[in-house]
Amino acid sequence: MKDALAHAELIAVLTAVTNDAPRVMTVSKGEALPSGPFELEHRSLQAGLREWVNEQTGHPLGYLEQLYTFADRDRSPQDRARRTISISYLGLVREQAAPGAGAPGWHGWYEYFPWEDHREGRPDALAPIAEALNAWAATEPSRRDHRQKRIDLSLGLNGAGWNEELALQRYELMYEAGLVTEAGAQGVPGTGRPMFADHRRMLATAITRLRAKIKYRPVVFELMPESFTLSHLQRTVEALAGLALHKPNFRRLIDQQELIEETGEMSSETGGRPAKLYRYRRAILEEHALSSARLPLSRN
Amino acid sequence: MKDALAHAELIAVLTAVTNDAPRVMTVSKGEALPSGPFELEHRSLQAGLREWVNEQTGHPLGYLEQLYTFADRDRSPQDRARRTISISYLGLVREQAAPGAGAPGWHGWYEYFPWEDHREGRPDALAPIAEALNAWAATEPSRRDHRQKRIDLSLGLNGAGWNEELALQRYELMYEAGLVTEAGAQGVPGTGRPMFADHRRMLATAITRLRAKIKYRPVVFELMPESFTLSHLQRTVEALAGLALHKPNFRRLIDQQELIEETGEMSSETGGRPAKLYRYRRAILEEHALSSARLPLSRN
DNA sequence: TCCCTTTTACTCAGGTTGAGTATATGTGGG
DNA sequence: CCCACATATACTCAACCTGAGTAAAAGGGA
Repeated sequence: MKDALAHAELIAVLTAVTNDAPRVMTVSKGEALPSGPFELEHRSLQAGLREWVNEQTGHPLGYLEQLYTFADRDRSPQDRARRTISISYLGLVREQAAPGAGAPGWHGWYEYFPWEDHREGRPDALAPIAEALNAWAATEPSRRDHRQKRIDLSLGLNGAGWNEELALQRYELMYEAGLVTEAGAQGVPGTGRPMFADHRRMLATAITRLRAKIKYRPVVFELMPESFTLSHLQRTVEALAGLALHKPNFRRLIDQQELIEETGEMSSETGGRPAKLYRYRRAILEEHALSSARLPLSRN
Repeated sequence: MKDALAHAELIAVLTAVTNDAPRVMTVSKGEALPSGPFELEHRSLQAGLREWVNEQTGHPLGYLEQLYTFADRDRSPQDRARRTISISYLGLVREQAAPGAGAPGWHGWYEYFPWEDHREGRPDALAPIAEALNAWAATEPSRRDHRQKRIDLSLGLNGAGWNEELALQRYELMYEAGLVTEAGAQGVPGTGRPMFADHRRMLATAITRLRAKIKYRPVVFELMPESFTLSHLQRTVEALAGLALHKPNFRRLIDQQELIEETGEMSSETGGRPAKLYRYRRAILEEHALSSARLPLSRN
């Protein structure tokens, strides 16, 4: 086995939901994800990441999951003499105490992916993107049909429905078509805010992973405060999925699974009938870490 | 960012199914997974792995998916001055032309995990394992309940059903309890054949990932020959899942999804009514790479 | 007091899933 | 030559799940 030394870097996609907006922790004014080197004294990759996130941000880090390991030569502006291996992690952080418009470092997912938020119907950003992609498909007649099918399925065109889990595929498609700034493009309108190197790709990976995961594992609760109302829980899920959910079905599913219990308290925040407060049944944690925790889909 | 150089190594879990037995490609007489260094000239991690698998084994490699990146200090016998980062991949290989009992290098999954094969009911290997785990749970009274719940859920004890997707969790549990040889134990009977370093953990990761994936993405076809019967397809899925499936329901689900089409040929291999031969509808590939491809569960 | 808003509760049709049973069509032995 | 045998294929049925809609309850404010 030949010697093959590489620079190892840990990248964190830390996510929280505040005021029904999913946010990601950033550095450099929102242009990059926080990262740090993997060092010799770290016990494991995960432990290494935990350490310096704790050190640098002080945020208690609940859930942590490995996302992906990248080392593509052509996607980051590194020197060619030495390779960098980037190991990315998805971390979930509890909502901070309502930091107004936005605490320094936290930015909304949908600044970077305006086309991913379908809570109020199809966003306007999708039209110019679809148009640009279609034009790209037409440039190469031999692959045209194949490309067109990918576009239609990814964006939910021509009879295909919108699938919120395809966030990464959509970004990769736009990258391939040269629509995003990271791919060297001019920046087609509506293609969102760019990030350093392939950090936006990692965020897209995180979004896709999380949107898939909330459907079968109770990870949402890592983002919720101690006690919450059912509507609050639903709005948090909707924020992550970028979809509006059917209220009665959401509630039915939640209490079928017996994941939460009433605290006895009530909340009377927004005008209307006061809502019961609930808490996550921590005692049941590992049990549900194994079994499922599905969520209702669609509506809109 | 401090300099943090590490040795980067690519590890492949190559899987094929031959004669209804899922196999993994190994080196060192079945004691290790094939691996190679990640080199400067590789375009990406995936490209690097493809290259040397092709070079060393000559096996055409269809599906390839990143599994996990490890760098645990306490789980591999490395020198402490320099770290090794192991990036593992799951690769699916088409069944080789019936290599009798076993071509050199290929070993059955269930040599390493005898307790994972439930096609003919609960394997005998589970009883001593459950016993040893229960004893381990009892050693620490404070964590006893917690541990017992984990054991029951993982092994399908005390009312919980067997969940084939928990292969990794079961192995990790046994590792934690010190039952497997890799954890420095004597080797409790029925705990399967050990492997070098944490290679068996990677195989367990691959099994878990693949067992989950076949339920919602048509990856099985990467393991099938050009044409096959429905029974053959079912037996392949059963081999991977380690479960017996309900035949009528399996067939119903398969043709509901229109993943395959008749070739027009028939097969009359085993005594009985000849079966129609089918082929996977490649044309539809990307379409189904996106949508779902569920499989029926249970039956025993 | 009445209207508005939000929570909570109930209903219903269609589809999916698990499970069982029956019929077709070959092979090979007597 | 025909009859068991083995497997493939087809059909049925009840329980459950899911999407979708409607109605009643409970506060706040004009």
